[in-house]
Amino acid sequence: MAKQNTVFKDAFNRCLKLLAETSSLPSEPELGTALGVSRTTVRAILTRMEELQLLAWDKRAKVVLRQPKPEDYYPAEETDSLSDIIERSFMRRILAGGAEPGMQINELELARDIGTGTTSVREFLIRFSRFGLIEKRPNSHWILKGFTREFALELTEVREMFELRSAASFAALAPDHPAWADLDRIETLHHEILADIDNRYKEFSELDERFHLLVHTSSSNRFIVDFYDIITIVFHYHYQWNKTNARERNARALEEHLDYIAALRSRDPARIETACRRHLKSARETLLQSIQ
Amino acid sequence: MAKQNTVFKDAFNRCLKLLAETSSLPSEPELGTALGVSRTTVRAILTRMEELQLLAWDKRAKVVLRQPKPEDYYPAEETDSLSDIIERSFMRRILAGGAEPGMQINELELARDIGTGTTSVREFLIRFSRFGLIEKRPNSHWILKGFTREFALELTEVREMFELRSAASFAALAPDHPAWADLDRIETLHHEILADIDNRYKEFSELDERFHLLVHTSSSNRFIVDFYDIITIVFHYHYQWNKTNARERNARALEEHLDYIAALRSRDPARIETACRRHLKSARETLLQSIQ
DNA sequence: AAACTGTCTATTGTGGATAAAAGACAAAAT
DNA sequence: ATTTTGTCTTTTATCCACAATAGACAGTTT
Repeated sequence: MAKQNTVFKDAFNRCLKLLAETSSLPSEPELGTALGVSRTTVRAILTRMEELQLLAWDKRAKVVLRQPKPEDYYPAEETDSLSDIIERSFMRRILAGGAEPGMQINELELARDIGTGTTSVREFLIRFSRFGLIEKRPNSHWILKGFTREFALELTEVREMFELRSAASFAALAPDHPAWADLDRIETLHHEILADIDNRYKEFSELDERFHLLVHTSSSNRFIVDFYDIITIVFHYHYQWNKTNARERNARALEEHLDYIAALRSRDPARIETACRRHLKSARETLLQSIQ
Repeated sequence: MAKQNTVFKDAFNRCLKLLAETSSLPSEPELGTALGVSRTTVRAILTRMEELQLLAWDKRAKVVLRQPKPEDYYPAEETDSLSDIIERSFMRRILAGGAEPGMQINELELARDIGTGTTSVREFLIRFSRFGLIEKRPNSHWILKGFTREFALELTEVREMFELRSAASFAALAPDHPAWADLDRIETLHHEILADIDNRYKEFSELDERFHLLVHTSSSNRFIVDFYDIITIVFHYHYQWNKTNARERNARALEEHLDYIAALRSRDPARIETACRRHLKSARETLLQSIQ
């Protein structure tokens, strides 16, 4: 099959939720904007809803006939884009399955393993190569450089340089800059999670990403912001497969964040640098610990 | 045609030069190593040389029969890899041909223009996207972000951070580290070019790349070294299409380099920082001037 | 007049096919 | 005992085809 209709299926599922909340759906362009898809896909969704007797559709009239049932939804496995599937599958192989540095990566084998064409695997590897974990031998295989101690040290070195600079420029943002409001919301969430840490410590990972991305974004430098993608992917997969002491680690990091946030709000460069350094140091230690 | 045999043609041309210098060629594996290709390609080369009556080949005996003539070589256009062709073609479009920021980039149109398949163009764009000049809309076109003043400022900001740090770590290299010998050779070349600047100023661009790459490499950080690719490609194409005052600019940069090299050799952190900053500042100004 | 729908075209994402190139292995030569 | 060669298999680089998706335009509705 040439292309999976995952965009359609995913948008259809999201549209079912919209449908559950009203008695009639809006115009096609409006739905397209709401779902982030083209009118072509919107019309495919409406057609399908008509088939399922969910909707009476005649030109502008889109009357909801009944509430969606669980079986109306497409299963979650079918809504993942191919590149997500490849990414997960690849990360599992190299992070979870003890892959040795120096190992060869074979496009064809990977594609057969995942059950997909070589083109998609190849494109994934090219995109992924910017993370510095693999390297291409032209006309030949890829080499896995490995999630090693050196990798973590190099990554955190750059991260610290970038974040210190971003934090400094955060303090220089105008008082009415929207980032301050974002910071407020993030701080509130920190307090909420800390108050119920035993049950909610798992929410830290996502909040951590949101906070640091906000700081990096204030650098207004695309290279700094883009670099944060590497941090994100490393920490994302890393947290998934290393859950020792997660509760304590996350509680400590949340406290450090609060200190860091207070420093940002003080706009005092020295205080910001101290708080930022302290947090980055412990983040680095956490990462290094889990590697060996 | 599935794949162009540019590897073969390029290696064949290089092998002709080896052949011109001896009366018999070495073993197949040895030739493979010398040319950086596999034995399969070496054997294709030997076969072709036999056809052209350049070589009498029987197992280990590879006796040179005559000197290569100009018409024995494959034309230079046929030895460029497809990705190089796409890169050049694309860079000409976006740097030379006044491409507006925000412009859409169309894979199919680009492919037709260059006379190649869409897959190769697509892979090029994915690889190229890490340079921050283009951005993908999923399921849709690419957007050209443009070689703008902001781009140059963001690029140089990171460059300066990275180079200052690399220069500092350069001073910390052991006295017998090979980088010091490389630095000597580079310094000598600077003096040679300066002594005959009117004729040789065009050699600066390549020397500049070599010098800064050497400095960046001493950081031992793959992210810092990889980032230098962006600098390289920007300056490479930039110099090609902006030749105003090249002689004066290059002479000045060479002097700055010599000062910078002397500072590195002094191992005095403060002096290194001063020299490095001064040179980076003027490099930034040169780049910015040429943008507007 | 502005927004919406019907219809049609163009482009992207992905699998499959194929020549070029890499590389494995055993037999042969030094 | 290495190294080299002959032969064969596997993988990569590239083109092409086609379904999914985006997007353009004219006619229709409010």
